[in-house]
Amino acid sequence: MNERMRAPRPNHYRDAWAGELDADRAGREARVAGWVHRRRDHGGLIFIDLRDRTGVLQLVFHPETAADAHAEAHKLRSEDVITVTGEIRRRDPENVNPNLSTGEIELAVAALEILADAETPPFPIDEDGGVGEELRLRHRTLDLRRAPMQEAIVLRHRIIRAMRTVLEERDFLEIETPYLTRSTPEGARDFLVPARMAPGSFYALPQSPQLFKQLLMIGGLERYYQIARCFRDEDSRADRLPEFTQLDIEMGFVEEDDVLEMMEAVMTAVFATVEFPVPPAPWPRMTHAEAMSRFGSDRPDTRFGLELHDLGGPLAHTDFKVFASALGSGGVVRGINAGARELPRSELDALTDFVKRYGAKGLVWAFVESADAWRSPIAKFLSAAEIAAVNERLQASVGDVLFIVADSAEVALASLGALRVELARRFSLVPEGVHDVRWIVRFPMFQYSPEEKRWDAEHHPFTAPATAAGDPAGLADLDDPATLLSRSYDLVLDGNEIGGGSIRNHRLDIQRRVFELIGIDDEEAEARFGFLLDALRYGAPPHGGIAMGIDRIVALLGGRENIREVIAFPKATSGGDPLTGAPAPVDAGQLRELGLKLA
RNA sequence: GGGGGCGUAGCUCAGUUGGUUAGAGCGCCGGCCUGUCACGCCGGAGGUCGCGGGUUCGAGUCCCGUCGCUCCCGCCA
Repeated sequence: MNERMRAPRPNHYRDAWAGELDADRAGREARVAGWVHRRRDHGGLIFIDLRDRTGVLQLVFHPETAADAHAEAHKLRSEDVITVTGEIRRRDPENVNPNLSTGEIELAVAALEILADAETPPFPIDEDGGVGEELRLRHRTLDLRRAPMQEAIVLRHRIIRAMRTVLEERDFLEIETPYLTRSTPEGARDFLVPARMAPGSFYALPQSPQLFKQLLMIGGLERYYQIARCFRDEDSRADRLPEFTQLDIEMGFVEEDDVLEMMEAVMTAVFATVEFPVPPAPWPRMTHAEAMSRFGSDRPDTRFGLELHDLGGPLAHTDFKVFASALGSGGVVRGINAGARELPRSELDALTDFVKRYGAKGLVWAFVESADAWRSPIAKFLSAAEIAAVNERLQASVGDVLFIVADSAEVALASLGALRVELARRFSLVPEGVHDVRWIVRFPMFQYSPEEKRWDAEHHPFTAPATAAGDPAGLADLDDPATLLSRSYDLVLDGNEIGGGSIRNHRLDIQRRVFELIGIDDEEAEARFGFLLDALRYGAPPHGGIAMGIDRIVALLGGRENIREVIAFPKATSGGDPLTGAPAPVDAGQLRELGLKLA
């Protein structure tokens, strides 16, 4: 059930783990403790499956040889806590249970002590799955006893241990940073904590330790890591909760290659520890531009085809007004070839609804009937030459179904990018057992915000800029923000972002210029990040780092659908905690001390 | 903030076109049972159909509202 573990030191209640006993111990005494997993009361013989963290062991109560224990055992019910002493016996061959790691033996109980009675649990502990999540969270102690949860928690432990081991070998220091701090602008909403000593002022819980780890580098600690809890007051998803855990890392005197090589070593150890088959490092690096253009995503799943193609060339002079107006207004027409498959109208409609979620106004579909003919609602609006040109661009054969979106580049890429993942899911296009790890590098540095009429940092404003050619940018290069890239990188596993980071600005002049470009003037920069700017004055080494999403990594490597399955006490999607009832009102006195009153 | 799904016994679910006393499996309780391991056999208890309102002779079923959980968009790495 779990990883192999040492026999526990003998203590008052046990001298062996139930799941670790084997036939080597046959004929000897053992004392084990745990929960009543199942009971099979035959009136005469009573069998109890005893469960602890390591697994399950069958106990046998014989009425003749241990009358007192047998009489007591009649009372046992699910989840009672007991400790028993008896002899380990090899089972007769016909009684061996091959489904149990301890199936060749059993413990013949001589003495039973009931340590705690249990009420009937609200859901079965001895079965996997099938129970509503809210109920599981409300009774998390019971849920945690179930095998899948124990496996997930152990997996998490092993993954974190593997990370620590590699970082230890590489001279990293584990350093804590504050949880009560000042807002660092990662872009998300902060969780605020009212300050009793300064009514009207607030601490913020960290969205990440970003600034502190930079200060540590400037402070000469050079290699830092932390298993850091991060807080963001935003809506949850299957892979996102208001509090989550990162492996946070920062290094001094490094360039991109140094950080990536270090993380490849860490993640290689993680994958090896849990026997997750990925190609050996170094892993491919794909630019953000290529990922967006080919896959419509900054976290592309490259394990299947269905790549996006630009149809602006073949359709440059089309009369079809949907395409012509998109192209004429600076938009794009992009398409994917979904291969030879027959789709009923209902499914095509469903896929159309699907892309509309991403802002697409519609989805063009076309079944290829010949080199220059389609069966498609729009076939009559296109010339045979245009159809032939699109077919060629999409390398389409007779029978293939094509999907086309005409829209702004942003919408077309996002909707087709999501569509290809959805098609892969519906048609099981991802090969079994195949995994892909790759870096996505050189994200855009800025994105223009038309509403606010200024540039926004795409990553965070401490990321060092790069030129369009990909080289580190100098001060003069920042005069042309539109073309600037950033010295950033994400690690993507099977279409999931599992980590990301960047080389930072260690030069004060460049950092100031970046603030200026995103609309933070000197005064505001001084007020919000004066402590960082001060630090940059006194000799900051080139530095950079990365943060890995531990919850996501464990969920992916453990094959779980959402990160709540790999967190001992997670919040629900609503942000609430069904276990403790948080968030909850506080009494007026507490508020008064904080100088607050309810709105 | 928006969209989809779900909510019926302790659990997982079924419940037809609105029609008698709302069902099944598991669990639970009682009885029987000495080699079971999802033990078996017999019997039994157990329901605010999430909540509130409406339509109707009649609502688990239809309508409106609301709450909770969940998936997604926005937001967020």
